[in-house]
Amino acid sequence: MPSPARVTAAMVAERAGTSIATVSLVVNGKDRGRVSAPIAERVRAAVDELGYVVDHAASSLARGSGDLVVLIAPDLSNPFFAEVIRGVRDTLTDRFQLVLSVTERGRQPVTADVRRFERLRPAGILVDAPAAGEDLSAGVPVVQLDAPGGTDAVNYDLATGVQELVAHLADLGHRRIGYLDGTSRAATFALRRRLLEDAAVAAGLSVSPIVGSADLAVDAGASAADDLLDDWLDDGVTAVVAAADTLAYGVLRAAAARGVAVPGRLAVAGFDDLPSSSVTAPALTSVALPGADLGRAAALRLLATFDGGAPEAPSLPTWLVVRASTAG
Amino acid sequence: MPSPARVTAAMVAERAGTSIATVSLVVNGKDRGRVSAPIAERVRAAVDELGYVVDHAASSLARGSGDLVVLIAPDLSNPFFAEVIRGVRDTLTDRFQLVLSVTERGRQPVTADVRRFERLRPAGILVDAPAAGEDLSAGVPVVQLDAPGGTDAVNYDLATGVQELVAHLADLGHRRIGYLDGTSRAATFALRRRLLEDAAVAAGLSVSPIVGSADLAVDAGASAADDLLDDWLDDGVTAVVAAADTLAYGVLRAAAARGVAVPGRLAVAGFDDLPSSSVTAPALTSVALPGADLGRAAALRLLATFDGGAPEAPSLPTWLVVRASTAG
DNA sequence: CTGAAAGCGCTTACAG
DNA sequence: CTGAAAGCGCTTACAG
Repeated sequence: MPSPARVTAAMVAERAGTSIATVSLVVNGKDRGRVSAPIAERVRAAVDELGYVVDHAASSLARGSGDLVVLIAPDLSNPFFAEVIRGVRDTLTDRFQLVLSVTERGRQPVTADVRRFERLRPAGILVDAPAAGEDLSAGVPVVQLDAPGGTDAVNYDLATGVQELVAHLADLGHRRIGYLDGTSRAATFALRRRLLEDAAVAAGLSVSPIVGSADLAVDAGASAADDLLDDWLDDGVTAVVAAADTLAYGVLRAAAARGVAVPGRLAVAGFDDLPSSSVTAPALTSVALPGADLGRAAALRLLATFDGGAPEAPSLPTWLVVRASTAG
Repeated sequence: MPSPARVTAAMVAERAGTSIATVSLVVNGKDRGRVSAPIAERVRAAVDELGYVVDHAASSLARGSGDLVVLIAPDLSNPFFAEVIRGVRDTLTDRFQLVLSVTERGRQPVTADVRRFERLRPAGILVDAPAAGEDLSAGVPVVQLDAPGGTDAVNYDLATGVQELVAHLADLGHRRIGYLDGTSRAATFALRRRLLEDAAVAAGLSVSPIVGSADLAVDAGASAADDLLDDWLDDGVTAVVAAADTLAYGVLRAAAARGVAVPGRLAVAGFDDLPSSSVTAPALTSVALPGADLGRAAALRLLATFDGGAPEAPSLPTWLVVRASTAG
């Protein structure tokens, strides 16, 4: 039985024997001291009986903006984003409704994505791992996530985790590191690679000039790693770091297919510490980037922006989780 | 530089020296035979210069509904949904804009979720793996995904994959199967379990009455499996089937922690065939449910509904992918 | 405390 | 071919 007709504030008003304006006041909780208790009660009763719900389009048109918060994220095939989303959702109060938008695989959010959502008149926009060098400003508050160098961004303290990783590899006696990068233009990936190179040099290690790249799908990582494995080994590489765990899974798969022992012949590590990284063969060493923390911090910052405050942008802790893929 | 002020159709009209009505016609591509070429050209130029974009709220209010398609999905920690989303996005034409909504972990979409999005006046709503027995009808077209028994649903042919799995286990000599279910009320999970039981009986196997359940997170699956492992083994179980690969990962982890050899002492299989299922230890046997196919079929059905047609609901093929966790 | 009315920015008959 | 006007369903000053 498709709904016979949208129920409007006018219908509620008629039923409650009052005006549309009063209905609006009550429904929006702005009736304190403006509407008498008995009338407010009648309105609420009518709302329940009719199943009235404020029309979003009309409301945000009249008000200038609505209660939508849009989170624009790159391709969700990286389970990392599930955590981010959870953090955002758990932090946003009931006043706001979260909707997500996902870019195509391997493409980071850009200015045009923000523009497309501005027309929805959202209360605010969250942009996760945007492409570097984009102007993401809009007519509504925008908070960036994992966007080193971005305005109004919530970031990880990647340096700490990377240093722990390099120290760990150095302790194990590794001298030369191979790197598997993401293909995307995300600033966070550029930074991960640069930090690793810096830390390696500082620790007396070297990074092989043979650097692969792939989008964050396991398959793509496997085929990129498959192409490079021999070259890496010839170049004296004994440890490969991937820009994300999903890429590292690809390296594990390629190594297994080629009979390259991990970690005996090649140590492997990633970034993210996904839940499934504890069950890979072998279990994966990874720089933990707690996604829910990132989502939570970004949502808090957006909320603060609504209230006029623009708090200090936090830097979220990261750390190394050592498992068998390096320590074996 | 926050946008100085929303640019409206009135501003475009003034610049182009025409009326608002004409701007609307041109912008919506309804100008053929209604607006002269030179004027249409002037409007388009003004649109470009001003960077005008139709206001979604105003447009959908005037028109009755907008160009949004909402996909409501359960918790994204299951990477399966990333595939579904990709299928939907790649199929929806440029006329529509996809936005996602995610329920809390372990909760399936219900009627209230649909209601909440009706007020956005979307063109249509897609609901993935809804709770059983919910009335999901709305004032706009609704298509359900992986919702056995649901109205207007696009489903998998689960029976085939399950039969292949049971035949495979029977071939290997297994006689008694343990089952790890999802906690959610999704109809698709109820069906998976029932089909497995039926197929087992038909093949002369039995299913242990000891059935665990957990939400689809790896951690939850591991702790549920950890609780049941001894009981299963005592009960003569030699193979455990989990309702989703993420749950099966949990079983693998629990077994490894307890020193239970897989598949030597216990075979393990799941549903979904996620990308990471090829890199687990051991690699996981799974009933493949191609997520992108599901998304694509659902989007096509929605598109067809817009055009008045309600095509036959397809049943999407599933199949068994055998890996080391059973065959090893 | 309450309601009539203007206005949010569009779309779409309707007249010309 | 073109534009003035009504209307979509709200919210919010503004009068009373």
